Amino acid sequence: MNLKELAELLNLSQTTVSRALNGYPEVSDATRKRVLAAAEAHGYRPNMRARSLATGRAMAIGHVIPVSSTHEMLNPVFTDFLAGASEVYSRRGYDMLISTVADEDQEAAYRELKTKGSVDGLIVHAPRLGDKRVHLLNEIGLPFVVHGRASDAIEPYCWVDMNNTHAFRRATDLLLDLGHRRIALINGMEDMDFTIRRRAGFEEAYAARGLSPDPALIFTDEMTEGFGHDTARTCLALSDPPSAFLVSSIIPSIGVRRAIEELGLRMGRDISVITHDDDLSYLRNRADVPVFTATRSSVREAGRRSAEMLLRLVETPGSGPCQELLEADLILGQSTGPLTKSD
Amino acid sequence: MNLKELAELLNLSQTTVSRALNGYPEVSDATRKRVLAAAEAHGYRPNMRARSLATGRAMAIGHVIPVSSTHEMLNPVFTDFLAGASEVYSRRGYDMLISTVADEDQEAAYRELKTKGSVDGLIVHAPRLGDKRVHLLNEIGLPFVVHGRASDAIEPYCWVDMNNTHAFRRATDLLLDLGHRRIALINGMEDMDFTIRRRAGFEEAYAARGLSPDPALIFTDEMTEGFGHDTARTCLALSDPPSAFLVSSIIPSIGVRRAIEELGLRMGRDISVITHDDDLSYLRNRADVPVFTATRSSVREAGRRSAEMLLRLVETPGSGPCQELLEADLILGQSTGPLTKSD
DNA sequence: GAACTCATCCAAAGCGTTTTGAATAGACCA
DNA sequence: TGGTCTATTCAAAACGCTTTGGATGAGTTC
Repeated sequence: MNLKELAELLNLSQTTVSRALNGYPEVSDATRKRVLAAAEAHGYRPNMRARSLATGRAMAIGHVIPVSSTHEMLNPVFTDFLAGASEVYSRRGYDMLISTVADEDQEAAYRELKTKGSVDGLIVHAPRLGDKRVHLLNEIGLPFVVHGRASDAIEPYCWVDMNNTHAFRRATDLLLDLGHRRIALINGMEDMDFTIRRRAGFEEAYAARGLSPDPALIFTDEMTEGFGHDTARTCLALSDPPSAFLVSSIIPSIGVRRAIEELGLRMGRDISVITHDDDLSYLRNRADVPVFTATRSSVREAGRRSAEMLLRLVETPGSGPCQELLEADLILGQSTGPLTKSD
Repeated sequence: MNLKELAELLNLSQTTVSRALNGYPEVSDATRKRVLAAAEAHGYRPNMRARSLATGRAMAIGHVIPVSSTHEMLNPVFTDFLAGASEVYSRRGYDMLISTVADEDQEAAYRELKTKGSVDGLIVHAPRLGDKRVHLLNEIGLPFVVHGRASDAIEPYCWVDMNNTHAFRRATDLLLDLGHRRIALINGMEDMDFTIRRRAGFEEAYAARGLSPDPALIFTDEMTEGFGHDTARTCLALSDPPSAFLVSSIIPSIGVRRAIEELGLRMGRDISVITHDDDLSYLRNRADVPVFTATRSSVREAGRRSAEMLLRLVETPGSGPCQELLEADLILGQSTGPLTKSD
């Protein structure tokens, strides 16, 4: 059932039917009711492709996921972000289009998204140092919101980010307050913007006390459980092991915990751990006293906020570049305790 | 730059330019070269919406994710499935469209996907007992592949599934061989098809030895870390606790391990655990001797297979209903050992 | 040289919407 | 009565592509 058929059925023009359905005022109440009833009865749904072609709006938002051999963006954290964003999209009638793109053909992919016209805007994921996407997208003229920040971008742009620096500053402060001095930082991929900010917060806390962290205890890689485990094992085998770990995600933290327990140690007593906690729905760190002391900030909420900001941008173009900085809570759990002198 | 402009620029008709670009034979080599060069030079990309409208092909595959208040499909397992599928899509020029839909308006959503014409086919996720989607989609006439099986569907349909029953039969056999008799089954949501099959395999193994499992030791819920943990705690506090756990996913297994270790027990020595392992990229259970003894079957691979099957279906309609049953490997890890009599 | 092929190209008709620019008819006013 | 509004409706153009059904002219065949 398409518009033409529906119109013929009603003995009306396509124009009138279209206007009736889309809530335009120049249609009498009587015919509008008649049209709506008929549309409902015959299960008429406008064809999106035709509508898009006519209006120039795709009613879809793109999420481009860079994939490289070394790096896999489709992780559980990303999933929760998507879940949040998709709540907003579906409420507002938008679809979510995901395309994974090899790192090297990023530029072509973005240009294509624009000219192909399959999306009205997009979310930029995982900004890195020297990220060219902000510039590129501004040039292309496709509305976008960055999840995170592209620190070295010159031009203004929209973003939603967590206050990584502050969160990690506070977490480090807590560990230092507890007497820890040798703290290992298990961080994300080296050139990711959030990795850099978290490290900055970590170093800032040391610096504020006239101290400085041991660079040999700073590790960066993709945040898998295995990375957390292996790094912790390595650290704990050192002649001068760290007494605490600060970890960038709950996933490697699970690995850290595993390593600690393998060695017969107890988290919170023998070794302190603070993790960043994205509040993932399948890996919750919630209890009366949570397992991990954590800087918590829901990535799902970040997804919601990003999506809302983007839709605002898409629907009212020219609404200036806006930013949103989310603060993380510092949640006390069972995984931290005072430094126990072993000498 | 659209087709018309490009055609004018070349002093050719739109027809010829279109044919040249799409590789039709009735174009001379000379003009084809000229057209391709000009298209390249001016960065021409056909507008997908217009092309879709003309061809009737959307070049997109839909993934509908049912969401309910009680149940959250967007989990790490699902993410890995998507990662696999999206590899295939992007290689073949398809987009991936994700829409989350409230459980209650499933039917409307599927019908709409068809009439809106935004996808060429779709993947059905998380089939349940009494799932009406197979029937519905057959009626609607949208190509689809089910990830899993809709056991009570009468009509034929395409699916890609793991041999859940066999895998859990084998895992249970192993535990029984090791002397375990009281085995707790920590399973997925009750009405999920895979949950039912896994339970069937579990019971089958008992039955084959003239035994039967304790129904009080069978648990079903959403497979979060917390569920695994809490269930294991409950079990281990019983006066007659299980000596082994069979767990439906690595995520609750991490919780089970946590519970075991909280009690000062050791996995593999005091308590045996076998988990199903979807081989998630961020939660790998791989090492010389993996942490968990597991039935392993890559869900990412399942994603790839499903996507390939669906595209085949979309591109050559009428290619009969096909099925693919993947077998899981039974991988021996550190988490299993013989029953140690405590009396 | 007429008839027929074949290779190459084109104009125009779709695809299913929205939107523009008019047309129609009744109400209202002088 | 004639003229102006206003409310309602419509036919047709537009969106940017693919595809149908010719048209054209050169080459082949008898």
